[in-house]
Amino acid sequence: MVAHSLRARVRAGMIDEIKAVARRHLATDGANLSLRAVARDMGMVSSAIYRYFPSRDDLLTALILEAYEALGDAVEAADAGVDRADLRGRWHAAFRAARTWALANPAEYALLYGSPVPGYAAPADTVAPASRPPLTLVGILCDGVADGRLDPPAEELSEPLRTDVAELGVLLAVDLPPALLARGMAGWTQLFGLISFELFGRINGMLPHRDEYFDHQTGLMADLVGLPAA
Amino acid sequence: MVAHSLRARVRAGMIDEIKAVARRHLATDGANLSLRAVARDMGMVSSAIYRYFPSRDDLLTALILEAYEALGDAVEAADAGVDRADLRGRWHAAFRAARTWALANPAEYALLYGSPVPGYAAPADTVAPASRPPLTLVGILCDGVADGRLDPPAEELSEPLRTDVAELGVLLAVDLPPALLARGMAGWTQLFGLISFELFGRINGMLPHRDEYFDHQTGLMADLVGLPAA
DNA sequence: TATCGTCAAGAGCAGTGCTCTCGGTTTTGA
DNA sequence: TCAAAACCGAGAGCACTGCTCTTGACGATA
Repeated sequence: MVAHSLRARVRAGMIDEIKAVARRHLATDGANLSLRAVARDMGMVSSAIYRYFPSRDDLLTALILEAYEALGDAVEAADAGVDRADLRGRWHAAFRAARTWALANPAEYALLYGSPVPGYAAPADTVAPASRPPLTLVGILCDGVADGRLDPPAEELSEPLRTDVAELGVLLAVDLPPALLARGMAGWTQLFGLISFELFGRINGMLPHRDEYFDHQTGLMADLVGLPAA
Repeated sequence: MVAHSLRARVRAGMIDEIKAVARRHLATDGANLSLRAVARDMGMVSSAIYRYFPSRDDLLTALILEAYEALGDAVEAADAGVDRADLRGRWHAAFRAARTWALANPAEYALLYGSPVPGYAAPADTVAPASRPPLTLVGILCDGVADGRLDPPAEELSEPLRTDVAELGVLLAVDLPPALLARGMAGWTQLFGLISFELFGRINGMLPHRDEYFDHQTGLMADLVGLPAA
């Protein structure tokens, strides 16, 4: 038993080291991760990597899963760090946490929210961790509706869309008026649109004060979903 | 003259054919475009391609430029096809045109708005064509402010941001209250966030009626920038 | 102790971008 | 008109990639 767990332990250590080295390469060389380069950095031969990851895509998948978890942790922790009644503060904290994580890990963010890798299909395991940030946002809305602090929007969704959004609500296990859920999705879309624009260089050269710009746009979306001022 | 223009003409024809074949490969194989595969499809040897494009990145750049122009054409044409006074109709038309083009050309859209290719730096020629869609949107806002149909938002931007956005306004040669320009940028961000989410599979499995969803979110942003109803 | 699973190494295959050289054609200019 | 210059395609070759297979050694297990 001890012997077996010892071997298993060094194996787990190898896997961790490979992922760490790969993450380092990802940060410098971008998404085209070279297995051979990773192996070189570890003083190994490229074929030895295949003892631990059956293919390059599996290594990428492992990195993607970890990145989703890290982003989810960051967003949820930021939300949890604010007084539950301060809906707007929680909204801003969640937005900021996502951006901060993305700026600190641009290559991994690009892996998650950039163009999908051509031959690569995201496994189903990723959908749960990937939905943690949007779930955090709609959680804020749910809390607001529950204690009457947040008034749902006046408009009603017309028919084909209303049932779609309602079904999405039961899928996410949230109880929100469809019109409000749709506005929440606009906030979610805006969040990652903002980060992608900033990270992918679409606002290069303009807007030197990025933090202020991001916070202001965050506030616009907070208004859109109906969060009360302070 | 005739002789010279004859050779120049077959050269231009070759360049066009290479781009066409490359675009076809882009659609099937994604962003990792293979020069050798393109050459094979043309019955040529890979080195012959280098007579026309000094490197693979230059071929990619040519495709990117054409894609930007095509997208810009589509958006501007859609806007131009609506009665100038119908601000909301123009807004919706521009949004829809961008999405329609992206759905018809997913690989090229990913090239423009996906994660930047690692070793590749977008040349400066791309910034002008890339700004045509957002310029179309702010053009609608300008027209609305000019004829008094659109009331600027009540809020005022606080200081570091206000000058940033104002400078951006002069850069774009538009005369808008900074707060309104910021809201316009939110609409621009939302547009490409929506398209990216849809195209990159982030709303797979939910929302079967994508057109209705897109139109509704477009309307939310029209409200945000203050476009009058119909 | 003997056996079986695990491991790293190496050779090798097919593919990539890119460079260079070699003939042949076309255009140019005196 | 005819030589010089420019252009073009083919081919070989380099360094690199992901991946497969085989070989030999090590360590845990029964």
